[in-house]
Amino acid sequence: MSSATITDVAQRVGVSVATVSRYLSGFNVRQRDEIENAIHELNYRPSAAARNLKSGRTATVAIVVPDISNPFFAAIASGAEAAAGPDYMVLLVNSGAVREREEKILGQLFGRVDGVILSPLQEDNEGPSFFSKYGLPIVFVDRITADADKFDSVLVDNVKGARLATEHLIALGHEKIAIITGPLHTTPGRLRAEGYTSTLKREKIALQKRYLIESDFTREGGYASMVKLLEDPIPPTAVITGNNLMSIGALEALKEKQIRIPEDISIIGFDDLEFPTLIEPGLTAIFRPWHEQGAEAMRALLARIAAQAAHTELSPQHHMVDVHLIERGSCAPPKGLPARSKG
Amino acid sequence: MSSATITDVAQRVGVSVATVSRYLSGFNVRQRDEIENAIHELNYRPSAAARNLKSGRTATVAIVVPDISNPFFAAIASGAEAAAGPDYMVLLVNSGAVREREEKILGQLFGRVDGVILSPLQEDNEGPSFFSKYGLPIVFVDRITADADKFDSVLVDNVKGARLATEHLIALGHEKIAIITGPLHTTPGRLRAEGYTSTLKREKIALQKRYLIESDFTREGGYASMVKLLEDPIPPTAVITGNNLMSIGALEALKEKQIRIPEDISIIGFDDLEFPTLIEPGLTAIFRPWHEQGAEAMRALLARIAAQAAHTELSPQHHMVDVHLIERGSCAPPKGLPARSKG
DNA sequence: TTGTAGGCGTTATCAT
DNA sequence: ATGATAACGCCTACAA
Repeated sequence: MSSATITDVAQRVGVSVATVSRYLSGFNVRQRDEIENAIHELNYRPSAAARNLKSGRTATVAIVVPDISNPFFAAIASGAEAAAGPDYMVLLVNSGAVREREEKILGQLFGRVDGVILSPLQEDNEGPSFFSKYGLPIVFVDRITADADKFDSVLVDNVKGARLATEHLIALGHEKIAIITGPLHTTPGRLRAEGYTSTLKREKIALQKRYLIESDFTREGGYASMVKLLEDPIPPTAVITGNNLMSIGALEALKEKQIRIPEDISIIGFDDLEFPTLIEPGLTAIFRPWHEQGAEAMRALLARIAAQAAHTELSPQHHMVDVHLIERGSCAPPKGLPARSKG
Repeated sequence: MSSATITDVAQRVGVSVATVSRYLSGFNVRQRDEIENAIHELNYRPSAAARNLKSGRTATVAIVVPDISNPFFAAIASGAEAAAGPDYMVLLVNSGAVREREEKILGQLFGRVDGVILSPLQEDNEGPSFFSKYGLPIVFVDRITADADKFDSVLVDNVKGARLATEHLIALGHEKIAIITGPLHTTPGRLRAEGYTSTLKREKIALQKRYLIESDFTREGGYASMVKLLEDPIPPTAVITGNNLMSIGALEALKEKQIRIPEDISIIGFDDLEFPTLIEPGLTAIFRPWHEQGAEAMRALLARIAAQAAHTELSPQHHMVDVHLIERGSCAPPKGLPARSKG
């Protein structure tokens, strides 16, 4: 039987439910042993739903991400979990990068969690303040919405990362530099593109629109984008890939076309790969601490929850993790790709 | 304000809570527009906790896995989610491969979910039937406990997979075959080792105990185990790695020691890598459909939940997904590794 | 169609 | 230290 209640336990022992409840809360009770036995024999488990309802607290937080299969988000979750400590259960929920699912999930989470860490799908939500509807503490991680200033956030320095990558390639002598970035309505997609374009501008290199490819953060998108770049009449001599999955897709495309790295083309990834030493040559990449970014988000969320519980005003906190460039073997001075024959 | 209740809405409109409740359930109500407005203005969200408590149903299922950073479990989750359909919210919870956390999580989940898909940490739980305590529907995926026959399960044919790998190496002429397997108290760790030993026995190859290494399914474990094998006075000419992460660790060790694959050593992985084409040579591997295995688990769970709701007896269902060998470039006939000088 | 009221399982506030 | 009892927010007969 699954449904023994606190009442059943109380009756079996011959005490009131209050006493059992006290025992459960760690108070000292005379018949503690009998109660313990009864709980064991009846397989009694406190109903979390009832507890939530009564106490208002859930001892649970959720992390809502667009793609759980992306190792980046898995690492974010992992870091957040490590920072949550034993008092909180951490739930991971996948929105599948579907806008309406994300909204539905947030609604369903309401009342079952004390707070949410969220990587929202888009920056421009309908209405000025979509997320304000949810009265629960929210911390944005990696991505923000239009009303981001009203919420805590833990971002990465996207502009700097893209700048470092672009500068590195320029320093090597590249001018035909392309970027495969994520959707421009997402924070990392937009800001990484911005870091790229602003650096080109500062270095007096004309921006070629066809070198700025808006893709979708997926491996397939990275593959297709790289193929497209290679089919250009004047293909780039260097490419920046806008996230880990697109780096992999792009590398797969290059391998398939038997284009040598870095002899034929240089490539640099935003976000390091998980197993960087296994591929040859190693991918030069913009590194940031995934795990730590998740941990920071959790700390921010717990602070926010504590503030709310104490009815304390706490202005939105905006954190940013730093990036740096890791040089491996995927970049070299340009030699130019042989002009491609059509088809 | 976060805490508008159904009562607030009812009062504002001037109807009873029952009417609002009916509106929420989709019934036709006279003042539907007014109610809708009030809900919007008050930012009212139904409390999931209260609903759960009342109805007993949660429209939620959880997947509890030992390591969310392992792409295999991410894929299981992804597949399960795809099979869950829009009516269920799917929660992912990470036990972090810590026994007591797993138990705590299961306890906390009780009353907040309609069922659980679980990859338990160990086969031998204390007491004959540890999980029977939890009255909620459980489906085991990839791993089982001692009382597995009482529960639904979706496993992979571990023995066959290990046999295929071992046979493949034997057919190439290898006799000094090692295996790096997972903990023997886990299902895949134990059964993959069994498939290996039984095949050796059938093929009349003496089992060398030092060639059977019990590791821990982690990248670090795979690395250390491979290092250990290489330090053996008579190192194996072929190695089977017991999961994806250990394959990566083992490959990293080989790369670091500059041992050539397959010239110096053959290697074959249980479970394919995610990006098999990027590493050179490609890893010959035992393939199984991760995503489909997760989907199958979800279907089993939903069936179990439905049966419970209908008070129908449903004997435990045991499913098994098939495996096959994918040949790439990491295996060749043995030439023997040069005898290693100590240190 | 609508309102009233009881109860889901707990916790917390009273007395005792 | 213990017991009765009133919420928590919602749903659902039962009546009207």
